[in-house]
Amino acid sequence: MSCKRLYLIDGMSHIYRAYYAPMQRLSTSKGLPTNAIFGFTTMLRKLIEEQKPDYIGVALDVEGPTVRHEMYESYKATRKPMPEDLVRQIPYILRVCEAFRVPMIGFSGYEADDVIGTLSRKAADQGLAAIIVTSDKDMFQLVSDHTLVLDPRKDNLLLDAAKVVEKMGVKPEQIADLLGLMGDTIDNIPGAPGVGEKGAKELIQTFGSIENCLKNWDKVKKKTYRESLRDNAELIRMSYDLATIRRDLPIDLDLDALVLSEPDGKAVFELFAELEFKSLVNEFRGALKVEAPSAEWLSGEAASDFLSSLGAQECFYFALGFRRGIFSRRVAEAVCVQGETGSPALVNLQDQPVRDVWARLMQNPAVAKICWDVKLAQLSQEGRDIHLAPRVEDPMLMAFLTASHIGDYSLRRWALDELRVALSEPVESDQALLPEQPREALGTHLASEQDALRRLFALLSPRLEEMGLRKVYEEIELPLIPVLAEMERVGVKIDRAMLAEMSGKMEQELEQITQRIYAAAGTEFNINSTKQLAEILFEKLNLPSARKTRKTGGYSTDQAVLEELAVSYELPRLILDYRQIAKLKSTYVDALPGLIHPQTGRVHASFNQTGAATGRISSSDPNLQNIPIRTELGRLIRAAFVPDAGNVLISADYSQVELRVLAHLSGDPVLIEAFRRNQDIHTRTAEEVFGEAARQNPSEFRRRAKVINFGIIYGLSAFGLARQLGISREEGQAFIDAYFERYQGVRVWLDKTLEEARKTGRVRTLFGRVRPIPDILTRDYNARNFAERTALNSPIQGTAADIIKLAMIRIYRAFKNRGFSAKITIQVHDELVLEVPEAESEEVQNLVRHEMENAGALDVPLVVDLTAGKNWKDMK
DNA sequence: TTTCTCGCT
DNA sequence: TCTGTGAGCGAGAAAT
Repeated sequence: MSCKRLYLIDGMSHIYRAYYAPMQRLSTSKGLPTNAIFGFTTMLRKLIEEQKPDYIGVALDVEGPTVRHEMYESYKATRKPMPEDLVRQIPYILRVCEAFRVPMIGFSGYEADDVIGTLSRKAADQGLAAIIVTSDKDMFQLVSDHTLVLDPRKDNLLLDAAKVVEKMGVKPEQIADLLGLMGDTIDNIPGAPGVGEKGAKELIQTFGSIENCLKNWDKVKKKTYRESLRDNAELIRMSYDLATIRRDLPIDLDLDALVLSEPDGKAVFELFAELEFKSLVNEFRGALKVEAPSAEWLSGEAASDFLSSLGAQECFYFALGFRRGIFSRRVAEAVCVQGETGSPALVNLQDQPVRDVWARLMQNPAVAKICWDVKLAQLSQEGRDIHLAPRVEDPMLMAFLTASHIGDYSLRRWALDELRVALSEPVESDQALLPEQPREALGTHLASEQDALRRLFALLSPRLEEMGLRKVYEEIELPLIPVLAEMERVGVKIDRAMLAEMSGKMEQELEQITQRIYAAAGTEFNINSTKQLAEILFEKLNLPSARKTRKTGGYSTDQAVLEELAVSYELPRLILDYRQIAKLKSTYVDALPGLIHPQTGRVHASFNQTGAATGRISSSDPNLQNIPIRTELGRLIRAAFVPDAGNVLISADYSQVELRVLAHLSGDPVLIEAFRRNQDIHTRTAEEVFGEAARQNPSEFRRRAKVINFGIIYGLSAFGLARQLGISREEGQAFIDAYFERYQGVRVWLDKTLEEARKTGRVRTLFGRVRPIPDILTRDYNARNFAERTALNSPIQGTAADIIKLAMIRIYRAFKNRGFSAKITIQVHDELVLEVPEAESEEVQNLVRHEMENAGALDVPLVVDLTAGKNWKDMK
C-alpha cells in the first residue's frame, strides 16, 4: 500500500488484554500494580517500531452512559465494574500515551469503537489507509478496501475482507447482522433467543441480512429459529443497532494532530522511573539532562586548607572514587567533599600530604561524616591508614531501614527513584584513577554522586524519624558498621592443602560415578545439565516424571524428585551421589582456595548489612553462611577453616532463638514456661500436641513436633505439613489445630500481627525494625498468601537478627574495652565464630556467653551453646 | 541474564 | 470443589 497509513488503536481492548495477560504480577515497590501499564506500553512501542505509522491515535471510552445504554438499559449490565487495581492504572496509561505523544480520542456518549468507526471512514474518504489495532471481533464490521484490522496478539495478523469471510463465515458488512442475531454475552446484547453462533451464521449466509431474515421468517426450516424470528423482531433489531458501530460521529479527522512524532524523552524517563520499569528507564536515560553540580579540583595547600576547614563544620558529605584492587575490592583514590555550608571540592587522595589531612578529618569526632555505604568507605581506605571514627551517618542504611522490601540500595537506584537523577556509570578501573581517568569525567561523576547522597540524606533522615526507626538506626545499624568492617578485614584462615587433597579424592570419585551413570543411562551426557538429564530419565528411559519446573515447565530433576525415583531405580541414586559431590567440590572445595588473599593468606568475605529484608546479615564472596554441615562429606569442609597458630576457634550458638522470640512476642504461657524450665522445646510440643502417643514413641513424635514448630515460624499450611511428614492433608490440619489448641497465645499473636499488617501495611520487630508488606491486601491469591507468611515470619526472624546484631556490638566493644585480641570472624544468623588467642579463650567464652545471653531482654532466657576447637568441624 | 539446583539458618 | 499451598539468603553451571 503506497498511501499513508493511519493506525487507530482500540485502547480499551488493549488495556483489558494487558491486564488479564498471564504475566507475572507486576507492581512498584510502593504497591502500585503495573501489569496493564507495562503490557500497554510494550504494545504501543512495538507497534510504533514495527509498523512505523504515518498517523496514530488511541481511541478510548469516555466515562458515563452511552447512547447504547439509552437504547437498552441492560446494555453491558452483566459486565463487572473495572477491577480496582486496573482502575488505578488507567491514569498512568494516559500518561504513557501523552509521553509518547500519541493523541487520545474519545467522544462523550459514545464508545471507543464508534470513534474508530468514524475516523476510519473519514480516513478512507481522504484516500488514507486506516489500520485498526484491536483483538475485538466486533471491529471486523469496519473492514473494507481501505480499512484493515491488525491483531498484535496474533503476530500482527492483518485482516482484509477475504480474511474476515474466512474467519467469520460472513462478509464484514454482515458482522453486525451476525452479532445482532447471536447476541453477545460480554456486552449483554440479547440477540435472537435460541439462536447461537452456528444458527446465526447459517441464517445470515442464507438470507444476507437481519432485515431479510425477519422478512422471510416463515421460510426458516428449524422451528426454534423460525419462531424466535417471528416473535422477537423488536429485540433483534435493537440488538443489531447495539452491535452496529457508528461511523458518523461529529468529530474531525485532524491529521496534523495525529502525525507520529518523537516521544517526550524526559516525560517518558520520569514516568518509567516512577513505574520502576528498569530496562525501559535505561533506554530513555539519555533523554534526561543531568544537571551535574560542579566541583573544583583542589590540590596541594588549597586541598589541605579546604579539608582542614571542614573540621569546624557540623558535618560533611563525601563520595569516593575507587580503583579496583585484589579480588575486585575497591581502593579509594579520589573524593568529592562538601561541607554543610559551602561548595563541594574534589581531592586526589593519592597525594600523601593531602591524604594525611583527610585521615585526620575522618577521625575527628566533632564532625559528622556522611557517606553512602560507610563500611565500604572504611574498608576502601584502610590500606592507607584512614579510619572512620564516629560520628558517621549512612543514608544507605536509612534507605534500607525505611524500605527493607526494595532489595536494591545502590546510590544509583535511589537517586533515580527518589530524586529522578540518572547518575553516570561509576568511573572505576584496575589502573590508578588519576591521572588515568580524565579529571573532568571523574570529577563530574563524583560531584553528582556526592550531591545525590546529600539530597537523599536530607530526604531520608526525616523519613527515618517518621517511621520510628531512629533507634534501630542509631543503636543497631550504625554501631554494627565497624564490627562488620573488622570481620571483613580480619577474615578467616583456610587450610589450602587440606582442600587440595579433598578435591583430588572427589575428582576420582566423580569419575567413577560418572562411568556408572553413563552405563546406567546407556549413553554419555552432561550430568550437570538438568535439561539433558531430564531427557534421559523421562524420555529415553521413560521413568515416571513427578513434577514440572516453575518457570519453563520442563521436567524437574531436583532432589525430592530423584529421591522418589531412587526407591525403584538405580540411576537417580547415582545422580544424587554425583550431585552432592559435584556441588561440594565446585562451590566450596575448589572455590575457596581461589579467594585466599595473597597478602593476608586469609579469606575476606563480605558481610552485607542490607542483604536481607528481615534485617539478617548476608554473606558473599564467598558466602560463609552456607558452609556444609548436614552431611558427613560436606562437614569435612569445615575442617579446612582453621585458626592462626596460637589461636583457637570459638563457636557461640543461640539455642532455639526464633522459638524463644516467638514465645516472647506472643506471650504464650506454655511456650514461655517451657523455655523458663529449659525444656527441650520439640519434646514439649510433642507432648502438648500428641499427648500420650508422644510418650509411647518419643523420637518419632519429637521429629513431627520439630516440623510443626518450624512450620509455625514460616506460616506452614496443612498441605505443606502433610507433604513434609508424609501424612494426609486432614491429619496435617488436625496437627495444626491441635498445636493452636495448646498454644493459644501463638494463634492470637499470629492473628494480631496479620491485622497490624492489613491496617498499616507493615510489621515490626521487637526493636522496631520495619518490614513493609505491600501485597497484604491484594486480590492475587498467591501474592497475598505470600505476603501473609512474610508478615508472620519477619517479626520473628527480624527480632532474632536484631538480637544477634546487638550481641555482636556488645562483644566488639567489650573486646576493645578490655584489650582482648579476640575477633569475631563469621556470623551465621544465630551463631558467631570467633578467633581467639588460646590464652584468652576461657575469659572470652565467658564474655561472649554473657553478652549474647543478655542482648535481648526477653521474657524467656536466651541460651548460648559454646564450643571451641582447632578447626570449625571438630568443636567441643 | 535467567533458570535450576542446592548449600546454610 | 478447586486453584497452590513454609521464611531468609548466595553461588555454580547450563541455557538463553
